[in-house]
Amino acid sequence: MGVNAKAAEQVNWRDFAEDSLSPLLRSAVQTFVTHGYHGTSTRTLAAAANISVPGLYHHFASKQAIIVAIMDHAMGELWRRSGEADAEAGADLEQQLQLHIECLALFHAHRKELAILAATELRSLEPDARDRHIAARDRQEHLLVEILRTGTAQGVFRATDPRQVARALITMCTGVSQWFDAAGPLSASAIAEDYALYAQRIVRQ
Amino acid sequence: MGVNAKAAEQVNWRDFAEDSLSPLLRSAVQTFVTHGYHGTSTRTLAAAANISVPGLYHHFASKQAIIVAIMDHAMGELWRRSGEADAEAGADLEQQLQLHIECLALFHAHRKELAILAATELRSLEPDARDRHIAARDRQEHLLVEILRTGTAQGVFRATDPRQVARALITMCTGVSQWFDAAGPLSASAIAEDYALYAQRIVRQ
Amino acid sequence: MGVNAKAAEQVNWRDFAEDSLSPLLRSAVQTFVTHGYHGTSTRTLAAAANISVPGLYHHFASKQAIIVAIMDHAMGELWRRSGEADAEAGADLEQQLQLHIECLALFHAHRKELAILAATELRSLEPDARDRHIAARDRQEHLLVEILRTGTAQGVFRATDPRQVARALITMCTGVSQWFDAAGPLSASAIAEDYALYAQRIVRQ
Amino acid sequence: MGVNAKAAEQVNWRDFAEDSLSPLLRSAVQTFVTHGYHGTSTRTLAAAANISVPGLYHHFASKQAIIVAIMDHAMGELWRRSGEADAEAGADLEQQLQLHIECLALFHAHRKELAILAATELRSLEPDARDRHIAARDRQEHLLVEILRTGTAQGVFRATDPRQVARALITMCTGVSQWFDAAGPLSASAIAEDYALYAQRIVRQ
DNA sequence: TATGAATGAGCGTTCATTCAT
DNA sequence: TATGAATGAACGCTCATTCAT
Repeated sequence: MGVNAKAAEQVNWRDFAEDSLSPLLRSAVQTFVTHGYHGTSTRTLAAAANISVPGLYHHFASKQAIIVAIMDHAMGELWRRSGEADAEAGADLEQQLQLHIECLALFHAHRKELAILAATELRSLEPDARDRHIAARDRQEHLLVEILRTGTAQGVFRATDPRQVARALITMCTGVSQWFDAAGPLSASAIAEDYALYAQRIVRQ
Repeated sequence: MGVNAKAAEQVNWRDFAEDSLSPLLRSAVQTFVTHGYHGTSTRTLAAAANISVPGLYHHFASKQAIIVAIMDHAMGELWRRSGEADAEAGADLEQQLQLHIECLALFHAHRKELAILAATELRSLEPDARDRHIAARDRQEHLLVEILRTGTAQGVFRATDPRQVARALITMCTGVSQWFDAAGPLSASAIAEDYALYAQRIVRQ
Repeated sequence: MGVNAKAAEQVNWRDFAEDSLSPLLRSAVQTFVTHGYHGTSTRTLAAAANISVPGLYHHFASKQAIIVAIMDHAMGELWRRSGEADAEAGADLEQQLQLHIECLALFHAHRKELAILAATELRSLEPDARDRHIAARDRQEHLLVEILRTGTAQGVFRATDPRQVARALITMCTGVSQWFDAAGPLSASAIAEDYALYAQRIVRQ
Repeated sequence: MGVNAKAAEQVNWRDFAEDSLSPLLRSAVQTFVTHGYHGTSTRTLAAAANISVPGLYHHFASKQAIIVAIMDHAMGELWRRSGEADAEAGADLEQQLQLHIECLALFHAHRKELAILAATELRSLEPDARDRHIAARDRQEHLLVEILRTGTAQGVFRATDPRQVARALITMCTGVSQWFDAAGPLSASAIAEDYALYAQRIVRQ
């Protein structure tokens, strides 16, 4: 089971209580999702957070620092959760795939705004942060690639090109954030189970 | 068989010669993909097109009109191609699914920039154009939903929730535009065949 | 002989020990000289003084009050010193000129930063303080004008237009603060003697 | 005699018709003199020039570029004029000193605003431009130093430390810009002659 | 006493757009 | 047709200043 530095964050990867973002960042997420980074002014951010513009700058050095904080939070949370899912799965590769896909789908349903930003605003990051996030994204992708590669090597899966299959599965999961509606008929966990099933169908021998 | 308004555009849905965008729009696509609509200034657009800023306004009424022209072009091309693919498939539902998925994957590989814009800049459209494009996107989605629904009704497929499955397949395909590399080892047509296979595995009885 | 309010400040006009400015004002002088009044923010002032911005406002009512305190200090010190120099000179007009010029030159060498501010930041003072300092500057100028006028009346000097000659001599002396280098080869007192000599050459019959 | 590239500028160093600054720069000079570089906003500059703020940026890349253009103009004009004065003086060192001082005094009377900016806003220049102007100022100073050095070597003058004497004379002349009043009783040329006389008295054997 | 947190106003600059030429 | 010159509005950010703690 995953153990975090902060006990407060030591939650199971399936639990999605209110996230730990500060109110300011939470409102910034909504605004950035709606209008995009470049389409959002610091005045808009300040108004959304119910503070003044200089108040914004009291907490963050720049508009860029705000999006970076959000992206860091998003990538960090997904990394932590998928790590815990993989730990729970143990050595069983089918279980690993099952839980990893579930984890991805759950995250993109429950944290749809964060996920949308992580996907669309990479280009709005300045070079350093962008490089860092591309590396984090690749690291994240690598988790699934390794499951598929190992499973195929062991004859459990049939992924001739594990990287390609991983990308198909990952983008299928990230797509959830584009259409998931918390008020809709499909629960996040139902979606997650279905998606894990799709994945099994695609790769199981 | 597909019949287009302009004979010049009457090409098979698998053929992706240079697209028919004007040089101005072509350079605008690159710029918008790189920096986003709000991150791109008219000066940047003009410079990328090697014309002056007022020159831009000679061809388009506004910056908004440029992105709208691009989005219209993108949706129009996908609609036309998928119509031709469906026509080619005839009444065979497995074939319809096969060609539809191939068509989506091919388009998102060969027209990755257009597809990225269509996916990320919906929010940058002004209400009228946005509504129009959401409708077009839904119409496009409906094509696949109907294939799945009919196929399931006929016992060919096992899509309990055709809409959900359609979304999974569609976002898997749109994801191609995020990572496809024309210079990479995977050809667009190979990807398209693989993706069609994944789709069959997911829904075939 | 000059008598000051504070016995501690009752020093000879030739002695330039560390000036009596508070550390806060001393650091403010450096900052204002380097960037100018309007080019210096209260944050910069606070940082230079190693205190917080509200700490600044504990000692001074406003940024303006800081520059005013500095300017008052500068004009006050020059006025006091030149008064003492004139007192030391006694009735001898050649001696009065000699010591007055020496005093001006010494001050602009030893207090170059204060002198620079007094010269350049008059325009940054708000009307009241500005008027007061213009009056002080005129009063200061008048001291030399009177020496020259009296000397010329008595046939010791040849200053047809005492005011013009005074200005030439004064700006020559204030110029010292622009290039004097305490670490350079010329001592302040050597410069002062030379400048007194130049003055004598210009006006002595 | 000095020959300039542009015939329009080929004027005698004693002639001070309206200077060749554009209206925009001319109004900027006034504003900068009154409030200083950092005390002047681009809105103030635009209002003074009767144009809009973006209009300002149509002609100059930045506020800094405006002050640089002014400073370049000032140093260039003084350099040209003093070069022509030196040329007119020929080989006679007394005449060289006479005309050089007259030139300095005339410039600082007729171009008092330009001269004030050149003296007070060096610190407002960004490093490159500042370095360039310090070099230009030193080059300008060197002209007088050389006259004094040569004259002293030839026994015409008695400047033991030519650099120090040059600085005394130069700051005396630059001081003119601080108090000269075109509407006052003293004409620029009268002042120039007086100042040349003072210089002769200081250095003539 | 000292300061973290806050703000209305303003900063230098750029935006999308227009129009006379 | 194409563009140099222009502008009202808005941009990201900082200003001098205040105040609860």
